[in-house]
Order: sequence, then structure tokens, then C-alpha cells
Amino acid sequence: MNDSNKEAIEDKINYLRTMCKLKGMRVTPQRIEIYKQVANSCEHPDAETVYEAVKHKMPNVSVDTVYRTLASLEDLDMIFRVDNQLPRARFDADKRPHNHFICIKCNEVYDIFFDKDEEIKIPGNAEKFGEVKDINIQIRGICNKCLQEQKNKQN
Amino acid sequence: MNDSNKEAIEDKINYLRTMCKLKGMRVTPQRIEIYKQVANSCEHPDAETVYEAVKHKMPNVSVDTVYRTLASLEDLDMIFRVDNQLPRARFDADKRPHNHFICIKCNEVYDIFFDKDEEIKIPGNAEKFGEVKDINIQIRGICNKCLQEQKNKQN
DNA sequence: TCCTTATTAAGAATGGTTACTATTTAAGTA
DNA sequence: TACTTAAATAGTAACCATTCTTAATAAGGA
Repeated sequence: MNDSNKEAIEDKINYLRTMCKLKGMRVTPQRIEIYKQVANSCEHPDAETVYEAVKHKMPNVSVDTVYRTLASLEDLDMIFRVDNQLPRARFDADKRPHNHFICIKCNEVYDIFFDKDEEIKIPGNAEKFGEVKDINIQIRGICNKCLQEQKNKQN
Repeated sequence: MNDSNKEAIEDKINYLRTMCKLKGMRVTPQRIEIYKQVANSCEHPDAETVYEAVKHKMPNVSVDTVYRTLASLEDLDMIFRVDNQLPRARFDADKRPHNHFICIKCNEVYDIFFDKDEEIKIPGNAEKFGEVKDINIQIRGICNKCLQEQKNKQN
């Protein structure tokens, strides 16, 4: 990790501290470490992956703490769940508006950032159902890596 | 249910028969009944709901059969899962392209049909990740019913 | 009808997630 | 800095949606 990344993550953790205080939540080392793991990863990790990573620095951390903390971070809008049809929840700390390409073979999640002129508009009749909080687009398919593997098998 | 609906559902079941034969799958009464339940419902039922409904007609049906059959119907593209962040999978037999408004309070799923001039286009850079199979849009929010209940509580 | 084999019922097992309880700890206060 | 106390944690057990296992059944082709 380079210096600008280190700076960026420090900023994020300071923001986490602020948000915790604002909501009357304590700033615990577990919370910081768990948030760091999600924020530093670009692979949209599941709870198990976060748990394993945190264990390296905090061997006594419990599974329950990881799940509980991921839920708190979600409440703070610091992270959110990636919609998927898999048994495990996946988490994302990137707050920039974006969407996901999910590979149906290997379950990898790729970020899709729209061009400026492609901004998603709320479908005309969506608001008649209620108050819209969040729009989420998933694109499911087979990723290039898996397509290549399929080709290699055929030959 | 009126006559045209009865006709429509018969057509769908005939299509199910055809698809089963095509794929070398047997046409069992359980498959027909389970499919009927999903196809006749507009509430995007979960497996438990389907199980309870089917039990009225087939008291001996097992939970396992329901799950296995829902998975087979998915393989046949007769039904599909609604993306959600809830512990239970929800199913939909409506093959017309549409999307969903999911209430974060009561978990109800509402169908959203786009106007013709609002057709969803694949984001420009999505295809660079691989072969796109399916695009899915969820809109999460609070439905009118729950908004009304909130208002009533406040007064 | 018979035969082959997929499907079924019933219940046990699995696995991701959540709950429980005793203990520890963050952070406000003197 | 020590005290106080509510909140958070570790460790473990429980939960619950879903899937697996086994023996029995039944569909559909020959």
C-alpha cells in the first residue's frame, strides 16, 4: 500500500470515529480492524473472510463480533451488503455510486462504475410504491476469467 | 380466478410438461402443484409459503421436495429467485421483464414494469467483465402501507 | 406388464448467522 | 489518575433455512 492509500484509510477511520461518537457507539479496536479489512479489500469479502483476516491481528476475536460489527457498520452507512443469490453475505465499503457484475461460475464480484452520461434514473413508476431509499443494479454473467477456462477445457 | 386465468395457467402447465420432457424430467403431480402455487401467486412466495400452500392439496409433500422442485423449475427457467437481502429466498414465475420494489420494513415485493421508453440498457462498460446473462434492478425503500403505519403511530 | 431409474418422504445433517452470559473495556466524571 | 457504568467482547450454544441421506415408491419407455 502506498502513502496516499494509508492517508485515505486514516481519513476513513477518523470518519468512523466521528460517526461512532455521533451515534453514541464506542470506538473499539475490533470495530476499527473489521472496518479496515472491508475498506482495504476490493474483493467484496464475506464475514468468514473478514474473520480470518482479523484473526491475524487479533487472535481472540470471535465470529459473533465480526457479524455484529459488520451489522453496526452497515447501520452507520460505512459499509453495505452486495445483493447476491449466494448463501454468504458479501460486504463493500466503497461509497461511490456503482454497481456490480457477479460471476455465476466463480462468484467473483466486479465493480461497475457508470459513465457520467449513463446516470441511473429512478424508473417512472417506482415512486408510486413508496419512498425510494436505494437503487441497486446487478449484472450476472460469466466473467472473462471463467470464459477463458471454459475455452481451455474444450481444447 | 376467471376463465382466462384458468386458461393461462393451463397453458403454462402444458409448457412445463413440454420442458420437462425436453429435459428428460418426469412430470410429477408435485412439480405441477408447486409450479402452480408460484405461478398463481403475485406475492413472490418463499419456500415455506409454497410448502404450506401445497400441503393443503398434498398433505404428505415434504419440505425437501419443495426445495428440490423449486430448484428444478429454476433450471427450466420456469421460475427465478428475487434478489433480496433476507434470510429466505423468494420466487417469481412472471417471465415478463420487470423489476422489484422491496420494502425494507415489511419485506413485501412489488413488481415494477418499466414503460417502453425506459428500457434498461446494459451499462457501457459492463460487457468488458464477461458475458452478460441477466440484469437485475432492485429498488429498496419503504412502501406506502408502511409509510401510512408510521404516520398513524406518530399521531 | 415389467424394468429401469428418477423421484419421493421423513428425518438427520449442514452451515451461515444470531443469541446468551459472564467478563472486559471505553470513555465520561471526580 | 482512579472510579464508574453502560456498552462491547469472547466463547459457546442455539437457531433456522436449506440440503443431504436412505429406503421406498412410482413414472414412462420397452
